[in-house]
Amino acid sequence: MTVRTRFAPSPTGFLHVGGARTALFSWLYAKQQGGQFVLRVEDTDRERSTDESVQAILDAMTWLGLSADEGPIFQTDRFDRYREVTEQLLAEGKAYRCYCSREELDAMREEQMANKQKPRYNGRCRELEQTLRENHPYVIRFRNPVDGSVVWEDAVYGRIEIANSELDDLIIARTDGTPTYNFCVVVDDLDMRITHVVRGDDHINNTPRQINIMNALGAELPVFAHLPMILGDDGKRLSKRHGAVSVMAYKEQGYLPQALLNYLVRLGWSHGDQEEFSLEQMIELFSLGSVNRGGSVFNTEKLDWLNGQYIKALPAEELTALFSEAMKDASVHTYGGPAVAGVAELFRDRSNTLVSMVQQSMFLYQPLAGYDEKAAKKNFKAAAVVPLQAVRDRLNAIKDWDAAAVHGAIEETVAALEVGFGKVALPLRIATTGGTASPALDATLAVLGQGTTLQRIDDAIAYIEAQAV
RNA sequence: GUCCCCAUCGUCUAGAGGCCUAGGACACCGCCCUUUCACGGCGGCGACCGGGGUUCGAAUCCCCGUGGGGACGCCA
Repeated sequence: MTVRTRFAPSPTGFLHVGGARTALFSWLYAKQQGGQFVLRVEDTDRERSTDESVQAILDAMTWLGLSADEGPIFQTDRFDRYREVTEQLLAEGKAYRCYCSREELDAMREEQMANKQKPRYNGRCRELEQTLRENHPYVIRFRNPVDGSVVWEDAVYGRIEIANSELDDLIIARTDGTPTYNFCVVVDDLDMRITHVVRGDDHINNTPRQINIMNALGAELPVFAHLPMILGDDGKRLSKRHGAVSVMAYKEQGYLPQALLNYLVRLGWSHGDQEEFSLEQMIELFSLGSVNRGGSVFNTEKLDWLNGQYIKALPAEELTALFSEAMKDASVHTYGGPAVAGVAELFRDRSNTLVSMVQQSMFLYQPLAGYDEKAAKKNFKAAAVVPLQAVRDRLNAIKDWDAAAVHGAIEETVAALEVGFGKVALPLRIATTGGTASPALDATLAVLGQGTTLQRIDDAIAYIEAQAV
């Protein structure tokens, strides 16, 4: 039997890292087993579902490269099918109409809470005559078994048993006739021949209900694999209203999809001490059985490090393309300026994200945004004019402008002035880059270009002289 | 409150009874490399939630606490 897994987000917002990890594990398992991965959009809540969310989720999946073999399938397109199954259940007496009002239900719940009981539907309409009542709104409830318990062997948690006495007769169709989540999931997973239900462990408590419905339908059960949650810094579950960040925000912040995926796969899963996994390795080595059972806290610092590793290893052309795009996103114009390929190489080992790469190299394409205050105060004194002027003259004399020539000019200046390297290099660095931190000066000036270099030295000298007045 | 689940360095994790004086990674600190800042290399700091069992032997198995998370919707 071919393995079929699915990812079933509800389009009520963006895709966040928690959802992305669930999708990844589900996708990984399908790929590894040579199976199929289905994308299903759970949009039965028409109040909260939006087209924008659908698109946002699709975009994020595409960016991550988690392509679906089937779908997206929309539940709202399947209402006829759900109705058909509800009718069948009703006809077989496995479901019944319930006329209790929301108010009655709310009151019941409140009373149970007050008595420190688990709020459950009391089954008041369970034995009612099923003849239709005119002008009486009703919902349809699933007749849940009263005795015994539901047991399943979870692929990550192992054996889980929940007593039927903990469950109640859940609503499968609302007053307006639309089907509800726990019911749609069952019909869909069955119809779509899903063999492995991989999802967050917040669904563990839904599983016995779903198993009961599957049993009522006489269906064969899929394997259930529940994944531990991803937690925020406070140890609480990540959610849209609680610290969860959109997957696409990571793209905007300059992370690479493969780095994010790599980070995510190590959250709750591991293969010995290995930290870095190519997509191929993930597919080959992944296993549901070695997934952890405890939640894990998302740690951006480690993601940063991993992303840096991926940037270092990126093929030159890819780095250049990504860097150009990031520059464009930041509205930094690169035409007419230093060749982006060379600049990208200059900064690749010093950047953990593409955005940081842009920020560090922007000065090559735009006028200096001023000098680093501390650096200027300490080094732009009258005494710096002589070495600046001296090195300017030698730089000016260079015919073939490259790193070696620049290096030679600085060395000669240092020798001629009989001073330490820093006496020349430091003011020069501040004059040309605006601060004290930059890649090697010779390489930096080589890409900056002779004209701009000389101009910036002149500006610095003028700045120093203006300060002296 | 009831039910379900979980528990190793700050964080992600290795560990499936002796290989553990508990390993790796991120972060942090120090040294080296270096014209600056990074990168890189080397080293350091740092954990088995508590208590009972089982066993010759327990981070690993069992029980009880404690702590944390999740679920209890005409949301998904």
